[in-house]
Amino acid sequence: MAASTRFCVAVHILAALALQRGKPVASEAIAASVGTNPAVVRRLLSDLARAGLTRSQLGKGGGAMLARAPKKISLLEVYRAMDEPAIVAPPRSTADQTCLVGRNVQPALRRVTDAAEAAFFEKLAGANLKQIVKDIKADDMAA
Amino acid sequence: MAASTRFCVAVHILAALALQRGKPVASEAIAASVGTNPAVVRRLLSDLARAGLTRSQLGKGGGAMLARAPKKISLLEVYRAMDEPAIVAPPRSTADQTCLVGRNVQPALRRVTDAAEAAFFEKLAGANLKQIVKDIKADDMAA
DNA sequence: GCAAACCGTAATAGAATTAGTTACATAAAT
DNA sequence: ATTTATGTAACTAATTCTATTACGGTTTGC
Repeated sequence: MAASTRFCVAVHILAALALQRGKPVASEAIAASVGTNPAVVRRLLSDLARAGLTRSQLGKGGGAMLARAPKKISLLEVYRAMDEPAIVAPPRSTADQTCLVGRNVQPALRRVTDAAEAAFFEKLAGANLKQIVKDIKADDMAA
Repeated sequence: MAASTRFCVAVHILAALALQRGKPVASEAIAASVGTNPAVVRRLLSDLARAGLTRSQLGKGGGAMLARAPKKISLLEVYRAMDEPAIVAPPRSTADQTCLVGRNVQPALRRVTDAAEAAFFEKLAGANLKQIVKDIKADDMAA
């Protein structure tokens, strides 16, 4: 199964907000930068707001903005806000419980995959939105 | 996106083979343990064989067996054999290249996600099939 | 040699997930 | 009031997995 692209789009959105330094940005403007539909952006913003990472101002002149300084927003928080399913998913079919392997493989395997996922999350926890914004600027200068 | 369940099924298959210690196991027997169709198992075995982890004996009395000792089969090899897509997938839509963020977010983000995926893989590399089999037996005793 | 058991692979169908679109009620600003 | 935006629901389209069916090819054992 493929990984969700929602996380990448969410980071794109947040980076765009960070560059506006608190000025409300309309979902339509963000959607133009991402290359998608405004409603898709609003749906993601809804998730981000629920996670406390952004807030929106309704009405004319409104839009989304960061709820905190970019430095205080870790990429793990963004990932979590997306409610992604586990990286390694157990089979949908149910294994034969009368079989030694069928009864016990998945729990045994999960110990390993849980540790692997934890390592993945730790790396995301170590990165924050400010770094991304900094890299965006630096890369653009270099190009 | 969600993660593929193929990896978990592959480990199930390999664990079942390991417990038979070299005796060929028919895809139908494995399928019964996993709770799926024999053709699904054969397809996965085909991938595992291509990766050099198993081999199959054709004809009557044939079946699949491990190509190496369980201790020499790391879970990372199994994962790689499945040809899973990247854990973090970039958006399908193309970002606006005239926008500072649109031009540069994804490469900047990828540096972080590549490091996170590498950490994930390292953990899988540190586990092998023998440990899984051992845990299967131990868990069953404990239950 | 022939039948039986089994693999390998292709083709197709069915399920489930995800992204995209449209629509509209609500809220703030001027 | 009117305009501009959000938030959310409902629906459609696209994609991706998994499951199933089918069949040609291989080995074993009589």
